[in-house]
Amino acid sequence: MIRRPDRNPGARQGRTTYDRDSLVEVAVAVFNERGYDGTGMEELARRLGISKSSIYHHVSGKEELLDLAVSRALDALFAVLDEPCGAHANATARLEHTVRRSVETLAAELPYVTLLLRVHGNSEAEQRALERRREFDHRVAELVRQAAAEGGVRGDIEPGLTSRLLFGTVNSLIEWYRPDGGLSVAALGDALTSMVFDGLRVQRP
Amino acid sequence: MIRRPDRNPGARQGRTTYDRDSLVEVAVAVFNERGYDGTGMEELARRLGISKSSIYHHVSGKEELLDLAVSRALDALFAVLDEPCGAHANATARLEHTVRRSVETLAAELPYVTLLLRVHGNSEAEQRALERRREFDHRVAELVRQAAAEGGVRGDIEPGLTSRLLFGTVNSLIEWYRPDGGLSVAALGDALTSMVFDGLRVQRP
DNA sequence: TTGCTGCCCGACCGAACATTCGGTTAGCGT
DNA sequence: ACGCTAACCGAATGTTCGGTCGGGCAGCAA
Repeated sequence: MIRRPDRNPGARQGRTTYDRDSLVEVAVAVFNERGYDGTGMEELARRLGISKSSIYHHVSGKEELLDLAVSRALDALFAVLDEPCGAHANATARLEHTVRRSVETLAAELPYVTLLLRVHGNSEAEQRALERRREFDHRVAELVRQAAAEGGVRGDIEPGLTSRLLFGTVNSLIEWYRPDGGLSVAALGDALTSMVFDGLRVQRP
Repeated sequence: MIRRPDRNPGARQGRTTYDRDSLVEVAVAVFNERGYDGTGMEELARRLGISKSSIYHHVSGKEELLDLAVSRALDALFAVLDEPCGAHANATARLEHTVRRSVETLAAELPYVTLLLRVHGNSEAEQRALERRREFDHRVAELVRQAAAEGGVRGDIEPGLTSRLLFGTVNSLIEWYRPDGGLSVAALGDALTSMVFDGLRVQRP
């Protein structure tokens, strides 16, 4: 429940107000707890500490809340793909970089990415989100294909299958990872990257 | 739209009826498309080809449909844990067996497991399902702990983390795998097991 | 003081929700 | 031919949904 402080410099129990971002932040938390469809505007208002109608002062409706949230997640994920990572890096290094940075982004934007990955496509906003997700997947699959072609990752598993398993593992983090727990993002990235690239079996000397 | 054939052995175009199982089968398909909370009983009735009120002849309500579905998934998953797999098998072999059989079960009961993994806990039935899921996770984590202790899998990744990454990968299959596609369950199990145990990097000789 | 703007509220609306009810139909055993 | 029952239906139940409306109140500029 993040709010801006009361504008009134006089002390006493301040009145608090929301801006769009802080409102979306709370909304996303509730959506992730009860599901988007399972959350009513009344429940949302209760958790925000304001009335239902006040929500409509900040956003046009429930669907815009969803749109703002998933767009934020998608923007962050696509930014990873567009990151430069060394001028003469091969595809395999770029893939490893993408996996690690995706884990970091997922952790940094955890509630927003969580909501994104649970979208069903019941409304226009949701279908647009699904479209962008597919675009992201295609670009990752292309990267895996290149890495396999240059011999950096195994070729006996079909590249399309590899990328699905790979990002299935990354995306599954939303089901349990909490940044405020004992596990740092760096350690998580190390463990995941190490498992998918080197395997769980005891390493040969 | 699966129905039982007309009970009348006579030729004429039979009347068709649902039993609980075939009704749940259709319901689960719709729930997975639109989400449980996003699906109305009217939409459900339309897809079943019967009226809304007729649904209540077979089940007590929407929640029982969910309960029947997720219970089926959970029963199948727990059955894997209870499978005997060789009298003198070590924990590592048992873990690999569990992973592979879980993939097979997930594929065999795909719609039911999909619904299970998307449960939020908004109702009593859902909370019971979440409880049983946690129990399943605990038993898998214990297996990983044993495998690490006997030196079968790497000890430099914490066993609790390993089991989460491992079954995160398995569970993420529901997001894209379709048994009627080109990829057989056996090939999928091979690829997944190979990735998580041996890694994606090109194998050393 | 007045008027303006940003933020908020209670009361309310039509639509959609899950569920119920009284009654109808189809097909089996007799 | 008859009666029984599983399976079904249309219409209506009360409830909850997302969203609207007119107005209240605080802070600020004039």
